[in-house]
Amino acid sequence: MPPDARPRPDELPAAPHRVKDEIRRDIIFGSLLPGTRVTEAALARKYSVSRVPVREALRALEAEGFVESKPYAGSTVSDIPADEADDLFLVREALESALARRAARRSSRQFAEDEQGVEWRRVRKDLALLLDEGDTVVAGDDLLPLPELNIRFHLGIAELSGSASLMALLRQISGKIEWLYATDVDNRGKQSWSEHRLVLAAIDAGDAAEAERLMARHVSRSRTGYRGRFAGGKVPGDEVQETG
Amino acid sequence: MPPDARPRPDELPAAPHRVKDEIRRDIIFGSLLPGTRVTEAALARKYSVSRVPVREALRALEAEGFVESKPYAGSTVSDIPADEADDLFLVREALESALARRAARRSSRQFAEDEQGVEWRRVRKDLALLLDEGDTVVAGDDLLPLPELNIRFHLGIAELSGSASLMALLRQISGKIEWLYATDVDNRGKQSWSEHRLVLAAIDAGDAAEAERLMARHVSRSRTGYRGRFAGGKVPGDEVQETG
DNA sequence: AGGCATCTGATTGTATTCAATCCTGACACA
DNA sequence: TGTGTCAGGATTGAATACAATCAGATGCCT
Repeated sequence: MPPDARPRPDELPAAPHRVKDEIRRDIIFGSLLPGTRVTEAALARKYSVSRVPVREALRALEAEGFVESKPYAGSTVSDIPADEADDLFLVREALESALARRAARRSSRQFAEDEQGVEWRRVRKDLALLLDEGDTVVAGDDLLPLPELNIRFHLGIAELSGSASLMALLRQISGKIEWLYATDVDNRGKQSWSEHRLVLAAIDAGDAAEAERLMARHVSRSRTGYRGRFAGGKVPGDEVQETG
Repeated sequence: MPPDARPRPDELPAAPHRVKDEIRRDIIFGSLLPGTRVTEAALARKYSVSRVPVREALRALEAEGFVESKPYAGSTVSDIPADEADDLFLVREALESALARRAARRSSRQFAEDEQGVEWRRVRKDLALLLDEGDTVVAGDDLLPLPELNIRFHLGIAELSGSASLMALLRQISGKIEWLYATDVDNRGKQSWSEHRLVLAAIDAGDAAEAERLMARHVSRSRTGYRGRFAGGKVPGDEVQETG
């Protein structure tokens, strides 16, 4: 399995990984604006490590497309791919449809006792908890944690699919999508979240075609919702300059 | 300012990038088999650098999905995503269709003299050379360099599209696709290569819809070709979605 | 003999250190 | 005043050194 998908309490041993996630989070949630030049020394101080793990994190983020680096010129935060939003959603639709279909098909075969089976059930259980957690959030007033839960749900489905390569792609795309959303609250959140249960039900039922259809619709609605909200070039990337 | 920026001999300054490309090449072309445990010291010796650039390269390759790492446990080469091949092609089809469409749309707007224009023309010229080079290869007996040229063509189209995020996705996917192909020679090569000119012509004409359609057909044919060649029966999801 | 603790070798994680390069600003000169 | 040149500091690139951790072998105890 790819890097720890679980909130394992590996406090100490996973320094460069932790730094990478922290930096990415800072980029997505606006603490580091596009175009910002990030120096290794500053990041090292910020996260209380030396420059070596910072450099490794920056290389990984470069591969993920969040920063750009040139030799001896340092790294800068990439631009928010606002004008690529629609196409990102289209790719995501194809990708997540395939993932849902695979997850359903995998679910229909019973993994009774082999090792993959216990892994599958563990992820499946986490997803159930995640859905409940999301319901609680949706019922409340503060929708802030919803985007994070949303990503975790979709990554969970990807994990159920058992496809490492496709899951790596989703991780990359969903990061970008969340980046696009980060300047705004997902006001389709409530309805969007309820659709998750439908998808998961189809997967549990082993109905591959239905799972694929529901997931495609779910993502497609997100896309049209995004277009409606940020219509006509008024995309979040345009107005990030307000604070210095 | 003088129009010619001297093509810098970036031999020396780009060490970790070079190592990364080398390792990936070794993985794709079988010198490093899936499951192989790769130690940093050995790679450092092999490429005549210290462990630091090797570690950075491994982190980037981990983000790209070619190796898997666990803290203190080292890195191993990932499995070839053979059973995910069909879905990878489907995602690639959505992705490259969007890229071709964007490239055509961008071509139709004239980039007369601004800076992006010269970049665009440079890439466009490289693509012309690339097509000729591929024709020469196709005319000969040794088709070995064709897969590499193929990837470079598709990445060139992505560059024309001007979409950094989508291009990063393509880089990741095309690596996997090439990995799948690496065990065999692409026997559809000749016909496949000729289709490239059609796509590029549509882009030059600024016909977005046609470029998208041709690219989709091109990738789709690759997909069916792959399925036919590699005993499609083993693919867990065999629903033929007949198009056109 | 079999199981378990421990020890040793190898490997990874990180910090420190030095060399190479770029960027900024000042300065001299036309 | 404008321009070209050149220091100096700042920053990245890379190597070495050392600490932390794991895996396998060894020997002891039951």
